[in-house]
Amino acid sequence: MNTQEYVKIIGVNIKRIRVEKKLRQIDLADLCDFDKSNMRRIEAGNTNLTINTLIKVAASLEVDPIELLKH
Amino acid sequence: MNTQEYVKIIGVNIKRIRVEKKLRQIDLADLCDFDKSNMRRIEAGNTNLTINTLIKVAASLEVDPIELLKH
DNA sequence: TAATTAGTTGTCATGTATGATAACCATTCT
DNA sequence: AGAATGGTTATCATACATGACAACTAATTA
Repeated sequence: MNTQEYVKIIGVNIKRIRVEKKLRQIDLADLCDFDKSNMRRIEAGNTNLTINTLIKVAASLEVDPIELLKH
Repeated sequence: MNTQEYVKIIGVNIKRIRVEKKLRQIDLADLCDFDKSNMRRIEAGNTNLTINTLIKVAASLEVDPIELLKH
């Protein structure tokens, strides 16, 4: 799997869990201390996110970062 | 766990698997198409690596990227 | 219709990951 | 001692993730 496919999967995972937790993009963005436009780019898989970003999102969603990589 | 701790764990995982596979840092760097100084920084946990980097290293080590996040 | 809500898109600045190169240290050979 | 090997460290340039902000669409509701 290449990077583009992988970041798309991560984005889908983030969105799925976010919706399960009944959070809006902006809520999650705030929890992560991100701008909402950045949050959107991440969910859309349009950015080659860093481990730091991955960890912040996972922490805000209260899941292990590994959960966000599952495919 | 914070980002610094996490990237250190990732570095340790990479080094462990690399040594198991009897590769030198420079071999892995070449496989990843990285400079060896970059490879070193990653193994030392001195860089907030991107998903792209994580995937390239995992592919070169022939493991799932998730393996590199385990702790 | 107008207002609100949630998300989308675009642009710019800044910080930092990475590429590239070079010099260095420690160990192990002959 | 000198050479080779594997790893370490420093520095600079470039590309890109992210922060910040603004304007937009689509859907819903009063």
